Amino acid sequence: MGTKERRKREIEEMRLEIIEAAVQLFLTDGYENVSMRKIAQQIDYSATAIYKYFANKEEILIHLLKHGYAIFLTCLKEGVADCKSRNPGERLKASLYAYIDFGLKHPEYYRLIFVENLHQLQKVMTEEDDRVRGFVLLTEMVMAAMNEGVLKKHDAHMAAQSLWASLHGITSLLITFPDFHWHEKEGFIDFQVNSMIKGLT
Amino acid sequence: MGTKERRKREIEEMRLEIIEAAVQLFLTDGYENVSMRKIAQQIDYSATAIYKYFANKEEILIHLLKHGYAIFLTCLKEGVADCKSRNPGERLKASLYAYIDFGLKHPEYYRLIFVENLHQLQKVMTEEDDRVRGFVLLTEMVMAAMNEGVLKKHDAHMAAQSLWASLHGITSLLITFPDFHWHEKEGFIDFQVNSMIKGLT
DNA sequence: AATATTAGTTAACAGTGTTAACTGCATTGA
DNA sequence: TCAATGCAGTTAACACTGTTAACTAATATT
Repeated sequence: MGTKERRKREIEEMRLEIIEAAVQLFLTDGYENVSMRKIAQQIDYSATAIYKYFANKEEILIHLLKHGYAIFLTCLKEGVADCKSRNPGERLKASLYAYIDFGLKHPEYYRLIFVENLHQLQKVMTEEDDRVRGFVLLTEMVMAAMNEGVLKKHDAHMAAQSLWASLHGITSLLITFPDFHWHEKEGFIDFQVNSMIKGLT
Repeated sequence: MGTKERRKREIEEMRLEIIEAAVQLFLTDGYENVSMRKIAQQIDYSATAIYKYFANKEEILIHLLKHGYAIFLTCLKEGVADCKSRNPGERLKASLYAYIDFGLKHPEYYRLIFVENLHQLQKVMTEEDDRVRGFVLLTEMVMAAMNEGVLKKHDAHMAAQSLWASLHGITSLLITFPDFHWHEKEGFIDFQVNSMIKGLT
């Protein structure tokens, strides 16, 4: 009888309930203030009950990261999709803006994924379809732009890594140091994106 | 009689002893593994004794940051000083390389200063001579390069911020994600620095 | 010499992640 | 149907964390 199947579903439901509570707490209180006891309290269980569903706190973190990374990919793809132009240079530019926008719109997730737990990224992505991973997406756009003559022909992987570095730089600095006397934000971002493209031309 | 003076010196000595122990522990064990009790143990005092000399752990952190930032400035200035050329473009380039080198040579300090506690930077620098602050240094080199016609004339502050962003990007990514399939390091850094300069040309 | 100051101590609080031992209920096998 | 097993969820506890309060003992001031 399907009692085993049902049990499996119940476990999955409980896991979901736990990570939902974790996500909610994380978004309101910030990750460093999310404790096992607080998660448990949120769903009316004892803290140790969680350990029947997750080996430890890190496993919950991984799910948080997955959640954020999914939002990240959506933002990236939407950013490119919203770009009317068929010009691969314009489309590349759109993806660069989309990356920064994700960071500014979801600073907690950006910090969690790209600043505090970058070393976990492999673990977060392993189950994803390769074609959908952020860096692959960027590399493809760079290749297209090179083939079209919009960018000078370099090693596309290195060029994409260079772009990522510059994107990560401006995004993480704007997020983690908002009180610095930055130039007016929009103008600064435009300047950075244009410089990045020009640097590869 | 100088008993007050002596006492003052004793206090300063004790503070020094504490932050020296903190620095040592930090460099061997990493900051997140440095606790008040471990610092105290290192200098044969009880943990609570430290609170007679520092208000809390954050005050010790600030001193750690100051220590690291002094090393950072030294590296930056040495990097420029070692540059034989008088060409402001070359000298700017030397400072960019020096920034990245500092990060790679002192990853723990780079993380502590520029990743985990960037918002404290103001506090770390307030007492320093303005002319010696890292960002001012960079801005001056950018201005010189612009005046010499090596870089196109933009807003020098924004250009310097853009350079900083790109530098921070590659440095922090290399440090916090060493296992990523980066292009061969030296070549990647060269590529990034050249792209950055070209982007401002 | 009596008093006040204070460096350094221990005990304690409130919190953290996590493990061990236990309870009571639900499913299983005879 | 009844005993046996498995296991979800509990409480208690451990070894930590930063930090405060109360105390001791030695020093400095009057």
